[in-house]
Amino acid sequence: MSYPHLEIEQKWQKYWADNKTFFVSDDTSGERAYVLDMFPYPSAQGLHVGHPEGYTATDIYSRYLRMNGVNVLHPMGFDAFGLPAENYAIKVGKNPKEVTAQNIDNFRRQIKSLGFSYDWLREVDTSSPEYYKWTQWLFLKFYEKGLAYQKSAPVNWCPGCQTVLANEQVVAGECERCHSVVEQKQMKQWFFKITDYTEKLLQGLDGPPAGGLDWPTPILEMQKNWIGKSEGAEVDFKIVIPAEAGIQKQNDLSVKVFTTRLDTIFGATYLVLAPEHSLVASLLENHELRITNHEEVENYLIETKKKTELDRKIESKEKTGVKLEGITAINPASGEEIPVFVADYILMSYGTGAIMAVPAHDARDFEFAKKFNLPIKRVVEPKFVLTDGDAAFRTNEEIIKRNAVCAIVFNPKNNKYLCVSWRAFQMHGLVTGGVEEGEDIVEAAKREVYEETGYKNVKLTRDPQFALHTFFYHRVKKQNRWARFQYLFFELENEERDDITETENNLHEVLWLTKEELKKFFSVAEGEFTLNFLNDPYYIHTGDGLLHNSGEFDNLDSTEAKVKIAKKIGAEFKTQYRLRDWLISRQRYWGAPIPIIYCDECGTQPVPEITLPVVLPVDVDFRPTGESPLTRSKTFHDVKCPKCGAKARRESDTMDTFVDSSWYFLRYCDPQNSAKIFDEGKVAKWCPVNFYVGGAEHAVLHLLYARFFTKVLFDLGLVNFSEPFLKLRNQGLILGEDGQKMSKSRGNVVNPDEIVEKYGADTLRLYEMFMGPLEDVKPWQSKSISGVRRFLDRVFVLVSEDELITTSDVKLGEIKVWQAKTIKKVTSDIKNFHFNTAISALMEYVNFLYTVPVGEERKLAVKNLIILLAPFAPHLSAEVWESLGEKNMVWEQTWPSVDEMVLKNLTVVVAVQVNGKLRGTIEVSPEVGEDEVVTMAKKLSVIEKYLESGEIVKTIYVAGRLVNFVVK
RNA sequence: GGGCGAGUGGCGGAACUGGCAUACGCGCUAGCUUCAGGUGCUAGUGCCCGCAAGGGAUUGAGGGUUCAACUCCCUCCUCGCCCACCA
Repeated sequence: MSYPHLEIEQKWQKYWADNKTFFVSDDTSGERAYVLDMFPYPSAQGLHVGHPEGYTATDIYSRYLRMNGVNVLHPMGFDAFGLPAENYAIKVGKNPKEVTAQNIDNFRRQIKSLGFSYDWLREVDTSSPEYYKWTQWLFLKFYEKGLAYQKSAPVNWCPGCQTVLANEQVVAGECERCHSVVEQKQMKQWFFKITDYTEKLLQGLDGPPAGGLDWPTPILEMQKNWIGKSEGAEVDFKIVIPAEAGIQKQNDLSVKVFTTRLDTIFGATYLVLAPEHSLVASLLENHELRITNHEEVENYLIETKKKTELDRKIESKEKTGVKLEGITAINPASGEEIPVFVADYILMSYGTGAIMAVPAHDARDFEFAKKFNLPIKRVVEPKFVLTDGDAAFRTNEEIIKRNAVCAIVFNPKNNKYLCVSWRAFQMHGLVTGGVEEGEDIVEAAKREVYEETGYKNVKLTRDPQFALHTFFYHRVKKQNRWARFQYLFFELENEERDDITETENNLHEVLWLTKEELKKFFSVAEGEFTLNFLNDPYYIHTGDGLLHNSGEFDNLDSTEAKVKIAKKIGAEFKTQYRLRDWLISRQRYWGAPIPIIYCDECGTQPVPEITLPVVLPVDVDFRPTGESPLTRSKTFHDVKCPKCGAKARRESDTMDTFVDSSWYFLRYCDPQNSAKIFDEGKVAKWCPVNFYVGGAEHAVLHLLYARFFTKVLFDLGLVNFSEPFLKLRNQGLILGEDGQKMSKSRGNVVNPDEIVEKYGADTLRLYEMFMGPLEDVKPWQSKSISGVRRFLDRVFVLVSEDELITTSDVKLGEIKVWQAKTIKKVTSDIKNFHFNTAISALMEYVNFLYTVPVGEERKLAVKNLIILLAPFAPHLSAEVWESLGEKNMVWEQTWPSVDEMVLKNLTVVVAVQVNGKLRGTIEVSPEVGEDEVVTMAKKLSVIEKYLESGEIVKTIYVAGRLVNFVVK
């Protein structure tokens, strides 16, 4: 039996449209909720099966809320401006406006065919003048506030197409169209000053426990990383020209560097400037100071300039750079004269565009130093404080400081390392020992090796200049110790060995172990460092620690040292952010024109508000030629200055489409308003958005920009909240049947229209929800769809009772239990967005109802089922509900509540385990106490068997769950 | 390179806060229905031993904590996503 889905679905979609069933009034009283989907970009390809995944989730939720008496704002619209429409229009030789209108019509048709309960009266289209008028209005507000400004910035320039490219259009450094090598070109661009809001944007990102946003943790993390706050200091390094260059020593030249590790400054052995750093250019120009290898430097600058960002990424493994010969810098902490380099691993856009390089404590600097053979000076040494056990450091006792050695003795004959295992304590490590007064450390190490292990001939192979500090209680000497262990590498020359003294022998055992064995052997925390050294002989420590080789700051903790060093050398603490201002200019046609006019007399003038919108002209040749297409429209371009009336020209760039989508959710509250961007009262009623669902690809850009806009609007007094989306959930990607991303070229794209045609909208909705958890990435499985469809058919049959279904068992008594259980499960699952398990609960309910004889009781249970199913499969539910002769519609029903009494008196099945293994079950009513349950459990024949062969050591009882006998 | 997440039957997945692993669905097997089946119904179905009753091993691998681990801790492997020279 297969129900006529096409007929039913069309019937109800028409009903909902004709009766404006889901249109929501602003004036209704009672509880409100705003449930929002990320509006789609109406592409020419039409709806993708990924779209309905999120839409179905919010639709189920919205319908559920309405059945609970909540007024729900659930709108839909189109993010219609953008490059793809423009490119597609160029390809098919039509105007983007025409193409977009077609695409929107197609999208709207497809979305409507799925029966979502949107309030279509509130639809917005960001490319309509009625909408972008207010996008432009917002630009003017930003401009007034100083939040929109112009500056010169590099853009991706394609010399072949003579146009600016978006980052996505640059593939491996080439233009995706004509494959010319993309260049960086400076152009004057408009920016939004999002950096004024960095700290405000950082607020709320700690998640709900910290009173922040209820968003997926990864998204919050990504936003935090994107903003990239790091606290550090700015330090001036003086530049000196050596006296022998025959020129006067200059004292006024200096370079400001930013560092988060001021504690490592004594290890700064060179300075690096970004290629774009102003000092590089001025040094090259200034013939007085002319650096001796200027040609080499100039060549390097030319080379780097050619590189696009992508090249830099690819080449990030191999560092390049060039030394500025003829000048040096002075390390303000150590007073040392250090060389200066130009290298493109330093970005002009971050910090000051210059760094002090500390190769001993930074991986990138280390790599560079190795390549250019620069000195590596270790100045921070790791610190360990033992806190557990007998050897725990005693904070209130006197501290005895000792110099010590740690000998890594390698036997090349068998690739093993010399170790000692202490007999009295659980301590396993390398040969270590104290350095006596006046003793050389190499001698000390050799002496310890001899004393502890008897080996006579070891030779020093390397001194890594590395040490670590351990704070512990010396159990043999009964002293509170601070030991500084210096690491030395030795090799065993031969196995000649004396017997060790009995005292030593009683203390520890001597072992030879492989690197693999060492991993398990080390008992001490420092073992980790030893292993690091064995894996990487040049191991550098990038963490905090105690200072060394740092003059008066030696032995200070990193944190303390930063403060003291800053004070001494006059460094200024500073916070840096990765976040940069938002470049909104696009040298493209299909976007909202920037409402600015340039006058030779009056300069940059905002378009007067009353003349908005600045309409996008239709009669434009929008094909890319090298300048913004709008400059070619005389009627658009040539304009009078709003201030002096003289001949002026319009800004011809358009805005980034992310500007349009940064405020659309506000417009839904008052979409028809032609006098204002929106009525503040209406927005206050509905906003902020309670639930927002969309793809994780918008984690940073859209969601960050929308938050930024909201905060600006808050400051402008237009909204009374500062976060737009209180709760956010991402839908996971739906992959093709082959487990790969759906794409036309792979031929694994599923067209929703075909599924709706063949199985119906309800089946598609239900299948997409049943596939798995909403947020998971999951592959499409055509075969599984039929299972969902079969379920709906079974519901249809159940209601129609056409096919009489009974079994021998009469299960009337169980109906109420099933009903209560199902209501409970489905309700909590919808609340938690666990739609897949809600559907499986409904399936179980239907399977159960099939075993119940036809009659009044069953009829009531079926009605209950239909109500629960209504948010998931609205068409079928509406149809069968009507067929039952009900007066009101199914979506008007009140969501059922759980009869807790029924569940309370249920008997429970208690698992009976022996030694944690399930051996049987007993069924008891909930009020039966522990003693009785245990007695019953013991009487089970399966259990008796086990109890006879042993003695019960312990009995674990978990009420309503299990009994576990621990038997010996 | 850094950050985040995930590994459970032939497949998609379920398991609340540490308490009966594999719900629900697909697929598969058998039977019935049907002129017929790429329909419907009924029963069975993770693996190994066993006719069965029953027993054993099992949630990527190895170890640990616990009466009890898919769940917590450590080490490793694999896959996915995001960021990527951010000083």
